[in-house]
Amino acid sequence: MMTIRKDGLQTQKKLLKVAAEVFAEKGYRDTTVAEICQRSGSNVAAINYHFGGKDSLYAAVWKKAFEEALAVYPPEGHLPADAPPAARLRALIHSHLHRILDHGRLGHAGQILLRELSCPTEVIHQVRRDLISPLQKLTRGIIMELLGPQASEQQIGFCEMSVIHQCLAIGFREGKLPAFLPKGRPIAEIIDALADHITRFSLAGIAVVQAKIEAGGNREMKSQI
Amino acid sequence: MMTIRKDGLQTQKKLLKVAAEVFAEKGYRDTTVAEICQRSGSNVAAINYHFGGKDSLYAAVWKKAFEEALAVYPPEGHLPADAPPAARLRALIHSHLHRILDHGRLGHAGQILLRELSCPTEVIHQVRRDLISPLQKLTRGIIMELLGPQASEQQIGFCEMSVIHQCLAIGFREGKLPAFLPKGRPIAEIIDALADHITRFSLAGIAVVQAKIEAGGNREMKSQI
Amino acid sequence: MMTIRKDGLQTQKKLLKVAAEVFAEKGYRDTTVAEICQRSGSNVAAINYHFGGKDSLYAAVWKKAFEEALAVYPPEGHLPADAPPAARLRALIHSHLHRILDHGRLGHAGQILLRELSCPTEVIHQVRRDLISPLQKLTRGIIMELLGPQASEQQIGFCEMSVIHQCLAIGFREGKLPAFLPKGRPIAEIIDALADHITRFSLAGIAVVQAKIEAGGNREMKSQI
Amino acid sequence: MMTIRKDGLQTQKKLLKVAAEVFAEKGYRDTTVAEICQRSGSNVAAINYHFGGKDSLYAAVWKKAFEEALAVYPPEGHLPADAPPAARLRALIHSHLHRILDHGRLGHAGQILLRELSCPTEVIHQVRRDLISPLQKLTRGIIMELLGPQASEQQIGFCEMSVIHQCLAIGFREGKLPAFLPKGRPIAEIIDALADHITRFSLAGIAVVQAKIEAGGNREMKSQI
DNA sequence: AATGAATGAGCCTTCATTCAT
DNA sequence: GATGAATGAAGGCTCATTCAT
Repeated sequence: MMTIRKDGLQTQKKLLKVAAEVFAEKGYRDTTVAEICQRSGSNVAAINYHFGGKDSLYAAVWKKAFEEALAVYPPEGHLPADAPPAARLRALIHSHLHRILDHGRLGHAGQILLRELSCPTEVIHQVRRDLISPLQKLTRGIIMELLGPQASEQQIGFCEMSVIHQCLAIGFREGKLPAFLPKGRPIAEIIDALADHITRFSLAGIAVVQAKIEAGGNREMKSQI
Repeated sequence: MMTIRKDGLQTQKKLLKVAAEVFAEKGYRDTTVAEICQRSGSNVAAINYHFGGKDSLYAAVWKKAFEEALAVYPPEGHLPADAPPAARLRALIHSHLHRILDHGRLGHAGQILLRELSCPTEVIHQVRRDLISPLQKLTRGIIMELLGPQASEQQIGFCEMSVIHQCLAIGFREGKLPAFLPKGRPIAEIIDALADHITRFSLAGIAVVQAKIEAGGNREMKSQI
Repeated sequence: MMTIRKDGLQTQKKLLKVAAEVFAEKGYRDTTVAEICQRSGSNVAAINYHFGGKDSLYAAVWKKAFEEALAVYPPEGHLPADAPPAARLRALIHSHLHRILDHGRLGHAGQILLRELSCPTEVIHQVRRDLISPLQKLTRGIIMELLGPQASEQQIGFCEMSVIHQCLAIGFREGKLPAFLPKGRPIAEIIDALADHITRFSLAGIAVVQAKIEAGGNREMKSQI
Repeated sequence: MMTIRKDGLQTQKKLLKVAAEVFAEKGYRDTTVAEICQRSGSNVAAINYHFGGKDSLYAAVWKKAFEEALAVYPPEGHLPADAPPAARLRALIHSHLHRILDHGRLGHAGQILLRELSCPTEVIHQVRRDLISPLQKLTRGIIMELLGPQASEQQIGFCEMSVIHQCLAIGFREGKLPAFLPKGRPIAEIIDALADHITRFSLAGIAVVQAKIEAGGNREMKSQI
């Protein structure tokens, strides 16, 4: 049977793109290689041929999605490294939200990331460490700056959690935005408003923790460790 | 094979309990009825006999888990309805965390809930609405009290999100607690510490939003709603 | 649990009645004991308890249906044994049709019979012989009378087939009567009309075979046997 | 296990052939895909791959069997359209019988057809209409010619039934020919003899109905139609 | 390089039957 | 006598993967 000999690289790219969509839509387990191939106009064997298997394809999709997300929205925006920590926190949050909500430009990085966080797949554990940890480190650094050198590990950890979780959990409802957000506005505007809120909210939270530290009462649970 | 002919209700309970564990551990898709039955010491057909199928079992597990969680940890603890909103917020957060983290007593309500939020299953959509909405309403009420009557829908929504997401996303990593938390302490103590932090952090965040409202600057994006 | 202790015999009868309905409706294989028991208001184990198994129940249903059919519509009606053969043929045909078409009074003898003829079940082979053979013998006898002593085995067989098949195949369409029959008339009237036609048609057919015999040409295929 | 990678079409054909045999032998419900695949030397998944499921395979088998039957034995044989109706009736009957009895050449068209008529399967209802109706129309046309323009709907219908039922019911006993037929003769010869009988028998039957019409007594049940 | 036919392990479900009560 | 919980064999189907071409 005569078949059109595509570029090979093109097939691979198409596969990767479609796979990102389907994985994001249905999750790893509910996605079938058959569907990906069909939607890509490829053969059922294409995935095994090009990627070696469903697992590897998933890893590839994930890696690519995350890297792209980082490329388009660098963790601290385009701020100079010596910008004030509050500004850098805002940039970080802003970039987080973009990754999670801006599907149009990023494929489905955010959704896949979110899914991974709550339903981790065996295959991805390593990738996860490699890519997420740096981000956490950045956040942590900024928070440490804000809390000052007296902060305990636990206090830093708590604040880090508070900030990151506010960003991550946004994507919970399959990308459907909460009802109280204005419909029909460009996504960038919504992200801006969200980032403003989370930054303001978090800075206040961090400030109150820091105030407590300054007050000298920093001994909570410490004696118990 | 020797089998004890139990009361039937006992088998059903065992099945429900084991199913909760396995579903929480592996998610709906990766859970096999075979494993549940095996771990329960029942026959493969037991699930279909008692529940009608994997789907219905899942729904049953979910419902039970959530109801139990609510029963053991009522949303506002045991506070009187006229307690100050800050105290009620603390109780609410505390109860949330209990539901999510206290596996020992609750089966796996928290994990299952969390999984559902990020990887929703068809079967569960209705239950989801029935059980989660009331909780959101409570949270919302408290936040409205704290922000005052001037607060916009959006401001209320944002604060609600900040609070709830800090609680929900805790359970992300399959129940493994973050490294910075002291190991070996009773879970109740850890939950207390977490609840303290989230409450303090959130009250500060809410306060800063409320301050902004009082300052009269409450016009953000309002014209567009 | 308190249960109403029925007569035992009553349960058995109900079971037999319902089973006849379901078997006739769905056939042996597609009928489940569960459905029969449910429709009978009995326990799943009732069939095994009262009849020993699905097989035996089926046999019992069949036997009863056929016997009832014979009781209500004796093969040759109520004609004296020395009535002219044409009249006895008419009575035979009439009784056949009744058994097959008159569901109201006979349970579903006809449908079950028909099903058995085309989709024979292992269990029933013996019963089949015991009950159907006598009927065939009767038909055969009448036809032999009509054809005269010169008739060959084959000619008798052919005519017998022609007559019986016209009656049996009536029930093909799940009891739905052909469109050309008048709707809304009592079934007895329709059966009368059908019996009239088949009798007239068959007598003519038999006559022409008999004429051929008389003409002396009775050697067809005989040399080949 | 060594497997020959055939053309795919070959496997499909084999599957279709074997399926026809098994379905004819055991009926839809009692046939297992496992058996079909085993007998075909294929994998259990082959049926789903090539046909989509047991249902579709059954439909395919049925369609093919019937079409082949029609192709090999055209309804009116190879008679010119203006042949006398008696000759065309004979050809029609002859072709019917061939379809039902000649397993060797036709797969199992006849048996499957017969089974369908008495134990209709959901899947097949449409196909049934498409393929059987034309045949009935042909038969009807010939009978109308023979009866003349005065014949009532009911008279036509009755005669049609008589003719067709004599042919169809032949196949009742799983293809085992009645005992009175000569054993060991080629099937074609037997079919010829049967066709001769049924034609002669039916022409006589039709003639007597037609005589009744001519005699002017054509009023039976007419007022009720 | 790429295809699509073929595979087999595994899953959920159905169902007649058994058994303790 | 009668129940309903429990069983296990079997069936149809899905799906990632392999293999010959």
